[in-house]
Amino acid sequence: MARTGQRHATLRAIAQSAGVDVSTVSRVLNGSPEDAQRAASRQTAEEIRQWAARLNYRPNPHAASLRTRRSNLIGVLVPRLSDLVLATVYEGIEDAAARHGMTTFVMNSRDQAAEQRERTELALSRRVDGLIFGDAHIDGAFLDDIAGQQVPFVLVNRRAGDHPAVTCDDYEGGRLVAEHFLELGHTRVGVIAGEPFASTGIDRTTGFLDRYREAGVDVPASRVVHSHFDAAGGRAAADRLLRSRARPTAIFAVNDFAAIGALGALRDQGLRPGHDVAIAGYNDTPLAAELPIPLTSVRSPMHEMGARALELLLRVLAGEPAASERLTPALVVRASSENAPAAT
Amino acid sequence: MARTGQRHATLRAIAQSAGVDVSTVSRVLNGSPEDAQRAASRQTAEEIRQWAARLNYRPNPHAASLRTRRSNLIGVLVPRLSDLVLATVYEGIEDAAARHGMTTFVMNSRDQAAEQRERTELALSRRVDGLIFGDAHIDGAFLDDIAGQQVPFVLVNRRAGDHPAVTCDDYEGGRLVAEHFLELGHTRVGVIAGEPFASTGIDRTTGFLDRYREAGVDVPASRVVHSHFDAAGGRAAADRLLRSRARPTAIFAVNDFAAIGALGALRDQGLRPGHDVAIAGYNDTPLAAELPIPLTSVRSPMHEMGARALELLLRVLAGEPAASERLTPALVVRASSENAPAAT
DNA sequence: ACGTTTGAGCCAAACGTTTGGGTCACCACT
DNA sequence: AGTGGTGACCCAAACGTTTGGCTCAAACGT
Repeated sequence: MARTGQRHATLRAIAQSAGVDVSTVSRVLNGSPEDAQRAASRQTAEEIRQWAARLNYRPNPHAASLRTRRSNLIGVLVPRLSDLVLATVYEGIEDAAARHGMTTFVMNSRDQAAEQRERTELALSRRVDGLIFGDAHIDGAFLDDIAGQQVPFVLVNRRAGDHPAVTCDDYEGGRLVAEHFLELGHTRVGVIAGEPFASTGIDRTTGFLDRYREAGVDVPASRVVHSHFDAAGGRAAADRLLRSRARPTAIFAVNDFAAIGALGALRDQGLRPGHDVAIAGYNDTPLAAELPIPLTSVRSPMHEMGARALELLLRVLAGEPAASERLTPALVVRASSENAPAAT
Repeated sequence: MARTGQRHATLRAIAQSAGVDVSTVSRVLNGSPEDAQRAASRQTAEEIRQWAARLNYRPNPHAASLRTRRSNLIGVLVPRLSDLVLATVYEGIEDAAARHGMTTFVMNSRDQAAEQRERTELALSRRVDGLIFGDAHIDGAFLDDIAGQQVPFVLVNRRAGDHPAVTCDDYEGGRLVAEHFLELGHTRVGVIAGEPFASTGIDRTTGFLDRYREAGVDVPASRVVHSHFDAAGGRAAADRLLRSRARPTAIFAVNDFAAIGALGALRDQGLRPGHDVAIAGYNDTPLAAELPIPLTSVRSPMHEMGARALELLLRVLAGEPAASERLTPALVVRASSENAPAAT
């Protein structure tokens, strides 16, 4: 607090005040506990610490990074930060990072290969220690490339190839929704499947379809439509589903915002969500519970996913074995699917 | 791209290859154009640049920061990144920062004084050049403190005291909604006013109330209720408004998410938004247009606000005069307010 | 009594830039 | 022929840390 307004105190300043060498101060203040112990007596150490406090010493991270070749900086790439899902994941990353004394910075890639490359390059030139990608494309060509360059990174939210990743068990999440719809007796169902390059949409869809297949119902490809992960995309996709001859009695949107768009589309056609057509989303956004018609959704631990991803990256950086993690989703049933009639 | 996989190329490496001094290389590669010109002949400069490209040189920002005492780092504080409004503002900041070769990093303060202090302290210890606060509290005690310490900063989205700020003209935005409601004939109106410490909520509310007062209508204090800036908060506030004896025929929520919560509350009471009660929100979130009942809202230029804030900060850092900016809002009328009956 | 250990520090060389001076040859004037 | 300018460089000192090696006295073991 009592920043003198002028410059920052340096190790040298402290060393001079305490009458010891700067290396001693360094070890006491910034070194490992045992480093500190062998560098100075209990007494001198205490004295040094007092001077540090008095002068409000803050280590200069640039100097340290220069010397150690470690920046304690982590770059994070997401499709868009204004997507609540990724924003929440990032909050998890950032919280965990702060706990570990790391700094992170985020950039939007808009899910476009060119921007991914460019932003990654930028992060690298900022000398990040590692990267977290929240925007992995399933083909993973780009990631293979980076991996080849020995840049440490992990994936979050979406998986790709077998790069280390922390995801929600999206396949299982999809199954949960199918299970729910099956219990309600729906057999004519549709899927708003999200972007074709995102493992989240793919896995949720696959899980859903697999479960239906196991129940003896083959969902025709025409009832699986791709979309953007937002309300406008969901609305457009729902429009297509609802326009088909035999319209589905239940729709699984692999994303809450898409589901909200679908709710709008339903209403446009005079259909009552949860009554004429069941709707389920994914992620259990805070909004889901508060909507005029509360939305059935699959809760995914977004914040935790972020935190775990950061910790996974830390392990990668430490050279420890780092295995992918898949967190467990949970179905939350609400009005948007509850009162729908048993399907014909 | 062709990172050799090993270390990074340094100025020294280039200097050696090109057979010149590192200072010359520095001036050519990282110096100002005129610096470069007087440092080397057209020819040598070209040669240096070629070597730089060949060795894939990337300046080490830590070394540069250490030397220049400028980090090109900007710290950004927001209440929560998972609030779409702030996320979008931050996108604007980040875009502008990238354009100017700056790096930014965000932190959540959860709108709490203790966290603001702590995060700011953290940013300072990261040696940021300046700060952008998106979480200013109207009282501004904390900010005065920081200003006293000569830390360069600007505010965004919310104003406080007369610290330089880039905001939306919230007062005007509030008036726009009042105007709209007045035209529709509403005289019994309510306000979901947001957090009492946020200038956004305050100014929007004041503008609204002032315009009503000018029209001869005094909105009683009981019809102005505070709330959090999210759906749950909006729902709670709307519940209170709707429970009153003479319930309002129109409600202005100073935030879209609060408005969505209000829509839910309406529905719970069997009221039709836009029919029995008009609702308007603020920010014109992408979601607003896609809701089952599209939401009337005031569009505020969130992205631009962020970008301008960053540029304002740049001016502050350059020691240039930096005046606050107030961007213009625009009303977007949709179904949530359109079909409401002229009030009694 | 003499070699060995240990505790408590000090020394100095990095890390990769930036930047305020040089230096030195060459040309242009007068 | 001497002076001044200029173009094209080079030198070296910083910026604040970290870290592998020293040193040197006191304590210890036998």
